[in-house]
Amino acid sequence: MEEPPEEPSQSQESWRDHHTWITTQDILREKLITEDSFSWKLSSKGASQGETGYKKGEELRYVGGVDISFSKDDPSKACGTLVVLDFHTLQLLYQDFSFFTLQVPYVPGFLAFREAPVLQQLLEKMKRSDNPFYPQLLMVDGNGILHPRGFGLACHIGVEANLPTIGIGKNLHHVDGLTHSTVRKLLGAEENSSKDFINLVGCSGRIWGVAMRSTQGSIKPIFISIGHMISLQTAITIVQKTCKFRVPEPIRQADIRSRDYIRKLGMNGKVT
DNA sequence: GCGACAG
DNA sequence: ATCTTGTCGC
Repeated sequence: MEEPPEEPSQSQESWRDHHTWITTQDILREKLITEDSFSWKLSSKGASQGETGYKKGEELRYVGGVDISFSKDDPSKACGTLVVLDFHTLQLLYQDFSFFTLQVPYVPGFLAFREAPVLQQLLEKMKRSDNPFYPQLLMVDGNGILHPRGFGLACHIGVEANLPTIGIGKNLHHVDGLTHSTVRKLLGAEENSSKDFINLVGCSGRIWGVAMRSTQGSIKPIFISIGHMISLQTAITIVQKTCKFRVPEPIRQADIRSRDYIRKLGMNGKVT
């Protein structure tokens, strides 16, 4: 018998790890809830600002956003960030950071095993301390069910934290025949020219999410998919209401502040 | 077989 | 993800 040639640089990530990861995703996916499942509600148009008799906590108010940014010097150094914004005013209510060293490589389809642990820790820390701003909904920088096995980062965090989540992708993850050109064709189609979002229908007929022109006149869409305990329709509504720019504010703020945190640590190479 | 592939 | 300043335009 021949010895399988060793790949020194690959010794950390064998196909075995992927198999374990797939099993984990398959198991967690059984707990996924793909419809609205929360106690709050979206305030009805016009009655949102004033106190109209709703009990506190019944309306959506605390929207979280998570992101991770990396040091350009040392790609294994990163900063996980959690922010919470007021759904109506989009003002920052809470922010927390966690600087850490990455142990797991990025492998397409397995982003959660690299990024979910830190983000979950940030959520857990907030919950343990009974912070009144603990998010009622979390927006995640990465996909939900728009994923090879229908279980992206947003689903992963949602299930493990038992929290409603929405996945926001800035690039399309090719799944079920969906490609860059597919989307371009759909967005450019005559009958869709006036719509601000289109369903991402794969070859199988399944709807994986939507591509949305979040800002008027923006060419490059964002990709919205459900994470956990929320319907696509509700997810779309919430994203639209939180978009001042292309990327919804909770994600955008987490991104900006995360970068800023790393920069202020002097991890950007500039020593001037 | 080759290429594609969230962050 | 990260590499990158100014610049053209609403």
